[in-house]
Amino acid sequence: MVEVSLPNGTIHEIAAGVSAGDVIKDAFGRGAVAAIINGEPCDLSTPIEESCTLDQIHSESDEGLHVLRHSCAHLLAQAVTQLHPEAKPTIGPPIEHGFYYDFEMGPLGEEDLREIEKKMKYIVKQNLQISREEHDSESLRQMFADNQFKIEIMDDKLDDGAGSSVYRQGEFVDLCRGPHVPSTSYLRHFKLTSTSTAFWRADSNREHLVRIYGMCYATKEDLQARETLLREAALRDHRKLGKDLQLFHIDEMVGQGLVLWTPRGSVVRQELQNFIGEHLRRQGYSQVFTPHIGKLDLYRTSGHFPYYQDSQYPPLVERDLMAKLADDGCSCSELSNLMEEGEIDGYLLKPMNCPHHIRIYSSQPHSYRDLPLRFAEFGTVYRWEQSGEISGMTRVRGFTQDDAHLFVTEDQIAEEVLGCIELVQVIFGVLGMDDYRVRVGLRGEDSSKYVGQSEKWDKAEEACRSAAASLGVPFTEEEGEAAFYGPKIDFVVRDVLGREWQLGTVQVDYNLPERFDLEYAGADGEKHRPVMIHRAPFGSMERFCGVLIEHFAGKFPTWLSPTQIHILTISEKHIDYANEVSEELKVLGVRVEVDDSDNTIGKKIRTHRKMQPSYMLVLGDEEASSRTVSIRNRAGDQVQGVPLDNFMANLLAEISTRSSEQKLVSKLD
RNA sequence: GCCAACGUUGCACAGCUGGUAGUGCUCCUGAUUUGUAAUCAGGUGGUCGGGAGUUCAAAUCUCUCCGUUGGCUCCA
Repeated sequence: MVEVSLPNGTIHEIAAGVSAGDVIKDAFGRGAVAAIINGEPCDLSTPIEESCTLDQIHSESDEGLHVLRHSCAHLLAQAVTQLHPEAKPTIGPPIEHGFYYDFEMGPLGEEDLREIEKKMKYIVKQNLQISREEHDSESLRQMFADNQFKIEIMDDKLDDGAGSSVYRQGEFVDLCRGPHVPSTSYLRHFKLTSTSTAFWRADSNREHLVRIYGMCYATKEDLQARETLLREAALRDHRKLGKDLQLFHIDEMVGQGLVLWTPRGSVVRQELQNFIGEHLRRQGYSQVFTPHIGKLDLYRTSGHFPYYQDSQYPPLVERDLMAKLADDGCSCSELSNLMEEGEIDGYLLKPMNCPHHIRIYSSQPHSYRDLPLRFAEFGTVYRWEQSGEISGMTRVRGFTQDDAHLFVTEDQIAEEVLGCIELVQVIFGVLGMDDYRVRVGLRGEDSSKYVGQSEKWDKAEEACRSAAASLGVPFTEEEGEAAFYGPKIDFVVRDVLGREWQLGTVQVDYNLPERFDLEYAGADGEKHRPVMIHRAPFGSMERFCGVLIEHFAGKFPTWLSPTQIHILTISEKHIDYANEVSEELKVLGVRVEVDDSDNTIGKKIRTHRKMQPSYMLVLGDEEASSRTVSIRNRAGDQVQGVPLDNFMANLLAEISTRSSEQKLVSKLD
């Protein structure tokens, strides 16, 4: 007999050799997918030979889902190799919500995916045992002799001559550490979602593989919930809503990743800019304006040109100079070299605003009494994003940062960074974006990616760390996430699908002041070097608006609504009154639209709902005769007979407080 | 940039294995003057992403370029 102690302190006495699964079923009931013996995850089928501690991994726990999804990946690989014997499985890990598996094989279409899924379901019905086997190095290499990927994994992961485990289900065998569920019948709630390509070892120079993605859950309900969420997310996709609500347009003829803000979208952007403008005035910023291009040499000095050459639009070179170089037989690559070496100059579309702001700083002598100086500009910058990366408003080639650069003394860093962070928090608070995390980006291993001396980096990183710590919210420190000139504090927002978007950012920079030889006169009469803080609370107007559209599902708070009020007349008798109400609202700065068409009121409501105004006013005989309005909100709630003056006062209050709630229609009425 | 799929009127879609395009909504014109999610009837609108090729004939097949989507890689 051996003793098995459970987490709750009880001890089971069992005969040696009984499987962990049997003990777990006795102790915990059903629902386990794997066991933990002496702290080590293992299969339920593992026989218990000596006294130990034992715990279960339940299918609905994080670890359990991990096991389930991993086993599902194997199931996928088995189905694929049955249908496509030539396919070579490579790796297939569990991921959030599901799993993927990469194969070396020919391309797959939609029908292939459905066929594979069918095969998977068939294998589940067969209820194949999934069993673990230990093999030595030699037999492993024989087993996977025709799969160079598995061999490579062994070469990489296993010590010389060491063996490993494989998992077998039916004819399918995969090199794997496990643990796995006991049989294929445990895998019920999955769905293949998409195929794509991936590179072996994430290296674009190596084999191109076909990746199949699937999702997998412990219960039918969880799987359905995920499917519902995905459907709803598709409905609030900013690319779809941007079109439906006429917020922005991206035009083939203009160029990939170049956002055209339409009148309705521009309202949203302008309101956001006004909003932040109020806080900039409060915090003592100065507005500046700078052009969209600058000399190459400016960006050689800053480091942007050498460090990010591949992701910039190519430089502009003067026509005469180009002609002369062409006459001299200069090739493109020679031209590029000459530019890099600084032999010839050109202009660059600005990839960042800081160099321009720095030169404004340098245009005058400064004393410590001037600092901090805070230059703010909604500056549009251009970056040559890879074509496959460009998407809607969230990943673009031209975007406007709500940028500012603060020139401060070392003593002022902490306070000024906090001011910047406060700004981000005010914005997120007003917009109700509370699902975000704070990331402190530090420099990584590869020193060639960063400029400046390491002491300066140490100081800047410490400043960021202590500022983040003083926030009182959890934050993570991540190496390799710094800008090339300094560390940063990023605000990363999670959307409904759990995708993360970097929006607000605050960066402490000792390096650009050095590169541009910035100085100020100190109280001691000596020259000192200021420190720069870069910050953009929205990040980019394009990305922020894209995320905001999805955040609100197109139903903007009244202060942001492209059209706040749509007035619908009952019949043509009421057009005069409608126009009168419209004029009064316009005088107050309310964005209002009148529908005086001869459609029925039902039809008008249906049509206007699509544009998501904050409120619709329905005006007929009753309203016209009593100077009242009938208000209908987005939810379809309505209240009639509200005196016009009352309505206007309440509407203005809702707008000026930037309320996210629609309060003008109360059920109490 | 890489791989795959896709690209038909402002929007959403039909058009099977090749025979010069259809529907709904929008829009316009009539009729209707309407009380909270579609009144009726008529009409406009497309050289089927661009270019080239195969064919008697191409939206439909091939090539190429552009763009979109999903991933991969990247993001100051």
